[in-house]
Amino acid sequence: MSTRMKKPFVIPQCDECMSKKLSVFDVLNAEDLSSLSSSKGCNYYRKGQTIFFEGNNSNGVYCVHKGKIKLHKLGLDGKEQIIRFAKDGDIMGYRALLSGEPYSLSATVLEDSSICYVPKDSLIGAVEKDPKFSLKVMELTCKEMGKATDTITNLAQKPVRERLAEILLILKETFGERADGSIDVTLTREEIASLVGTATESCIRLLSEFKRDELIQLEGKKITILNRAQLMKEGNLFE
Amino acid sequence: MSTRMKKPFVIPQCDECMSKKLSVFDVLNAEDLSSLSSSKGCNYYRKGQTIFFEGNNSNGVYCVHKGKIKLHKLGLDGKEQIIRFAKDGDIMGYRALLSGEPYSLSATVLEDSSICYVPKDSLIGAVEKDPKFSLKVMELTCKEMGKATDTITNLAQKPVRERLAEILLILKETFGERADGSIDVTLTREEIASLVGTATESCIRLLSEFKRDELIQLEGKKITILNRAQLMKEGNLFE
DNA sequence: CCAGATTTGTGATAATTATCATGTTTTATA
DNA sequence: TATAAAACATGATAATTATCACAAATCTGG
Repeated sequence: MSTRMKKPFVIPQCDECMSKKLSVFDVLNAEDLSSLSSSKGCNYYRKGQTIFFEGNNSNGVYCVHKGKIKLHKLGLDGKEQIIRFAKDGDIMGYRALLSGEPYSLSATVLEDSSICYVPKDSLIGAVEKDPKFSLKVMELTCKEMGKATDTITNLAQKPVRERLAEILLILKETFGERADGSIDVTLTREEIASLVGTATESCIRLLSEFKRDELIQLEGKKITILNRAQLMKEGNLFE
Repeated sequence: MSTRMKKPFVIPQCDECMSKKLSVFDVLNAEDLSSLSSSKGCNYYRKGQTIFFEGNNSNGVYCVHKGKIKLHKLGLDGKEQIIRFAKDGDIMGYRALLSGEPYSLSATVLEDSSICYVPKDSLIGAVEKDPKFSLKVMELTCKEMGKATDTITNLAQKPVRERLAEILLILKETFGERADGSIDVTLTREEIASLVGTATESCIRLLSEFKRDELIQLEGKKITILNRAQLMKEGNLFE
């Protein structure tokens, strides 16, 4: 506890994110951005905390200042389905806000994260004031949609082994690597299995196979891709 | 051929669709709508024709005046994956247009259809002029996104039998029923299998089982749901 | 309306994947 | 740091699903 309190938590300014060109808000002009920035709040979430819950109503949008978050929903038997991740600069909860539906996903932080909150009115205000921002948001949602159709195709057509190979590559693509070369995200085998759409045991077995074949290295939850080219073949992926 | 030519094909007016409250364009005011209407074209497509192809660039949006269309993409081994359908009032190709990416899907008509085409500039113009329209488009894309996440969860977690039961119910929901009570769309078993994400033979076998158990009736490609309640149970669906 | 092509249907079999059981290791926390 | 809980791992087995082969039915274009 004390360690958490040592540094007072300072609400980050939006332009900090903007300078990294990470966020959809980067199309806003300085004036609109500062207005947005002043209306926003920011919170620090610890690993395991859930930011918003599936089924609840949305009244704003979350913007990741720093951190890693999984967006997931419940399958019918209470089994978690991970849909996507969010990291620095990504926004979350916009789907619910813009569709007028309740959250279809929950957001749970994978490691301690600072996450800003932009209230609904500010966001709608930005949309109404700046068509460029509207188009940017549409671009974002439509790109997400494209990814979703790819996921659907993979789940419908590819066997588990190929899907796992692809997920490992996607994880590295999404989160990058640590100094030691390992994929810079910590997931349980169960979470990886959810991404792949398979049973945890099957996931573990296949990971062991990939390890045996020296495609990957496993040290606890740390995964390192050793043979990217071969892993792409396993995933039936080309160039 | 002669039958096709008998009636001269008249370009439908947008307000015809609007009066049915079917389309996203219904939030536009009369002036903007008529401007949109005058810039649009319309074509008649026969069963089996493809309106646009995956991978090509988009320069506008298609709006279904009347008809039924499947939106599909190729899996890696050339296997067709059906992602969704479009029918009267639905728009197609907006994802590619708004994301700036090539079409991720192809659109092929399932039965003779008349389909309008709204050029990119008119659509972007409407977005820039009317934030209500922007919000409506965002609402549409975000609702689609919610459906896509449900599909992902189903594919990842439900067995084939449950998925087939659900697809049959969704098809009825989407296309309604004919006078005789059958689902008002004609699909091959292969197309149904693609929706379900299974092999054609497995799909056929399960359909036969559902028929044997008197959940559905099969007459060629005509499918009638006989026991909706039980089919929902088979699909692990509630309410 | 006919011939070829496509689609549907079914059986046999193989491959994939899930489930259950169980022991070990890691992680979290009191 | 001890201890309970969670996660990981692996074997055995069952269930699901895909594949292959082939016949029958249906559709389609000339």
